[in-house]
Amino acid sequence: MTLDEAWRILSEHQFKRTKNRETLLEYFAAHDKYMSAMEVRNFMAQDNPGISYDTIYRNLATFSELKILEETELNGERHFRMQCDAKNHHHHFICTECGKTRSISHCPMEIVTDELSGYEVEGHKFEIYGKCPICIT
Amino acid sequence: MTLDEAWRILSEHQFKRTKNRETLLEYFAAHDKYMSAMEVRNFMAQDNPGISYDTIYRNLATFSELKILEETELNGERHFRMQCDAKNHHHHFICTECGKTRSISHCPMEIVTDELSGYEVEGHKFEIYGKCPICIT
DNA sequence: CAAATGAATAGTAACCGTTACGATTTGTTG
DNA sequence: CAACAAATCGTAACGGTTACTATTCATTTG
Repeated sequence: MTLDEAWRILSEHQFKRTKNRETLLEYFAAHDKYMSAMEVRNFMAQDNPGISYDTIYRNLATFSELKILEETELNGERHFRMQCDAKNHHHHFICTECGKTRSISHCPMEIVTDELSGYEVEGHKFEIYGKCPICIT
Repeated sequence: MTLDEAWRILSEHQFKRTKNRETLLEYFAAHDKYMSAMEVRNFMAQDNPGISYDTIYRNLATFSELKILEETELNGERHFRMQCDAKNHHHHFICTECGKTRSISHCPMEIVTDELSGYEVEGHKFEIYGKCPICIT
């Protein structure tokens, strides 16, 4: 997702254009990987040492709800990354070393749903963990 | 997994037979679903009000390492259930209402691995969330 | 363009699941 | 049954997250 798309979504929902949101979105646009809330906070604190936890977590939650960011839980911490491509449902290989991801086009749900008649499926999680080619060496 | 199997594994690894471990294992044997550490603790506190967090978490971790319990993270909390069947790799549908599970035989990794040449795959998570037939009604 | 107003943020403390640790008790082994 | 290591207790600390009030800021409107 581009910065322009993100701002379009935000303004469509009457969210204001603030310095914090600009810095946040630029940070995500420039880092193509999953990052923890704390990583984000540490970065934000560089030019704004007094930034509040409230600001970080509230904006991350907002962006996530608006599908500007993708969210997942790794080792008990929430991690976020810029939405890859809103149009296509997909899954991720996630590098446990650097956090970078690789999209997986195949979705296992197609095969599984008929195994679950009588059940109401609300969601699913399919993630692959390991080392990316760069981190192996 | 039966209680006998669990105790065999424990004694093979020189773990002692304590009252707490007996109560814990009986609880898991009697509840065929994922339960949080707190749920377990609350149950244990019924006949042993002074039971320590240390005891709960240490034993859950031990059981999990020995593959007596299966572990997953739901909504930021660790959940545990008795190991379904140690022999076969499988995945779960998990009811978000009652925690009960249904095994899914199909594993998506078979199809996906050749999409990931150059990557070192260490693990994966595939879980389906929703309502089971009983909780729908 | 200035005042009004509601959103956004700062500063800080509380919360909750989990982990840690010294002191004590318990299970097992010889 | 003595001795020793394992297990537990009681309690405090920890880390990520959430919550709250006062203040600041972005936008709207006269």
